[in-house]
Amino acid sequence: MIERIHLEILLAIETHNTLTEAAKTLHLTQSALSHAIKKIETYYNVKIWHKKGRCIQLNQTGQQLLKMAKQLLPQFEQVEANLALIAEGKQGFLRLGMECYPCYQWLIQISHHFIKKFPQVDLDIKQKFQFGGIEALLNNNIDLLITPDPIPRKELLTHPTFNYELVAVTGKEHPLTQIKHLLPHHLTQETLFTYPIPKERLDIYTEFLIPANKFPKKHKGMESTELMLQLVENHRGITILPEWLVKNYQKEMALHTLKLGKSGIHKSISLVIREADKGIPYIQSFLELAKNHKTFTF
Amino acid sequence: MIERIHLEILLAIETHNTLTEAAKTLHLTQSALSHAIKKIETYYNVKIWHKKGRCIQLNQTGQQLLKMAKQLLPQFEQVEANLALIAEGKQGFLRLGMECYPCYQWLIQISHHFIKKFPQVDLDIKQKFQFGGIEALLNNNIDLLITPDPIPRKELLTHPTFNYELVAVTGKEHPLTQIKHLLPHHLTQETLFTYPIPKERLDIYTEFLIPANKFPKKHKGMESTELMLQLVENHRGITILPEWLVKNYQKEMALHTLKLGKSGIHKSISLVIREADKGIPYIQSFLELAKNHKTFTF
DNA sequence: GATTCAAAATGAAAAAAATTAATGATAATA
DNA sequence: TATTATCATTAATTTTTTTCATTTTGAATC
Repeated sequence: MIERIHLEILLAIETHNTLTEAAKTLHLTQSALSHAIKKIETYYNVKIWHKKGRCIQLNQTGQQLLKMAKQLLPQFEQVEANLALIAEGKQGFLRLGMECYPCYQWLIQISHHFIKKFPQVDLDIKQKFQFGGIEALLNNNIDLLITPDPIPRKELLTHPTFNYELVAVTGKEHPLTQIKHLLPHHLTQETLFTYPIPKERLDIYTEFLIPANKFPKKHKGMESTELMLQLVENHRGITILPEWLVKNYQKEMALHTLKLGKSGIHKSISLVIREADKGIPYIQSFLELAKNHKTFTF
Repeated sequence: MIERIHLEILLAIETHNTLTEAAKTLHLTQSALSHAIKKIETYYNVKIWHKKGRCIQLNQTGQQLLKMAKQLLPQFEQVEANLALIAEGKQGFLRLGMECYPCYQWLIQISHHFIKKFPQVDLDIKQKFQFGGIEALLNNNIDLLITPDPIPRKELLTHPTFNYELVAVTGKEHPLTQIKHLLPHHLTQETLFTYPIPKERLDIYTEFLIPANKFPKKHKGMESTELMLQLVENHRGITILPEWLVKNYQKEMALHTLKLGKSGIHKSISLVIREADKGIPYIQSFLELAKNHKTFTF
């Protein structure tokens, strides 16, 4: 079986032309190299080199092998360099799973810092999971899940990161600005804008509308927070967003917020990782960044 | 140091998920694999996998290594497949060196047969050598030299392949057609066409003109045999070529041949290889083909 | 929560491979 | 022709790898 060392030997022969010299650079002895290649020669029943005067000269076969060596060995070196980087926690990949649509901006900001701190780490953000984020985490499809619904499991670590309140958003001149707080029946004549996710994963349905069995006149899903808020500003409907997110837009847009019910709907976002990954420095670092990045301005 | 076996182990783990199964396919024991990877883990101070229930699961690092394994291992297999082919003499490369301009057509015909017989062999024809064909052969720049001037050396094997006579060629109506054989002084009023090689390597000079100290009125070098003979046919000059080569053109062209001197200039072409290569089947086969291809029609 | 089961990890012993050191052979060099 | 530099081969030694036997682990089942 051809091993890495055989290729190393051929490469060293190319530059030094003698076994003795080649052996020195490989920190082996002349005899060792002679044995190693002899083994290959007898195993495959080929000749690889021959003595030419005081030197070793590769024959055709040797040269073909050399060509392969030049192709393969740098790849080995890269693998090892990678391992060294991993060992100091510098390199790897971090696949973030998002189950919190409105957190996107917040995540982007954290990522910005993270990328700067770990330029060698491949960052990826995934938003669709076949069987939910927790499963994706357990199946190694993602490495870190950002979710409002962490399900405790012993092979997972959950880090509650911040609390926020979901509020209803209307335009400044909207009739609903007159009420103290929103009740389900207020929505029956309204158009509701949300992110495009199933109702059973929208808190406004699960915790507000469905219990009261009241529903909006119309419901429209859309991806863009900006567009959603522009429509709201122009009284084309209302939406439900984290309070901190709306605050950011209120500086420039005519938006009004309303508590959902008398005491409001309070949520919390958790970051979940696998227990097994808790020692990875850049994952620790990401958690740290997230914990400290509670200013939601952008 | 990462070795091939470590990558093999990771690949086997991917498909079998258990060490025990993976060990079977690698013809090793579960313990051996466990030890091998442990060694890498301690050497590089990384974790590669962890137990998950009854199975092994690769972590991020393991997956990165696996990715590399998938890239590297097929290349090893290719190297080995190559060696196997080489062992049965099927694959390799054959770099032909040509020091015999007029033999080109003959060579092309042999090559044609050779390529069919050894589709796996890379054939290349080289015609320029920094220090002559023999040196090129000794320096491993070519593998087989076709030359009229073989220099015997103990690390080389010379195969005389065929003899031929060099003749002067004139047009059918040329005044020189009247003479019995050409003498050096006949050329002093003629234009001589030859292949574009230095005079010291042209037999017409070294064996005919220089000894007599007579020279043609004009000497012009050109690559194309066809063009040369067309010019000769139209009495624009004369040329010197192997008799067998002229015969091929005489069917269609009005050409006349003359002996060079009373007894003619007789040459022989040899194929030279390195002693070390004499066992390579496709080289033997090339020599065989050349020996049997003495019909110079084309 | 104890028990069972299958598989991984571990450690010591055995086997295999690599290394060393010494010797012989060959070719270049003086 | 003697000398030097180099590779090949051999046998003894050391190191590494593999195996065997045992323990530990983690999940599944009772």
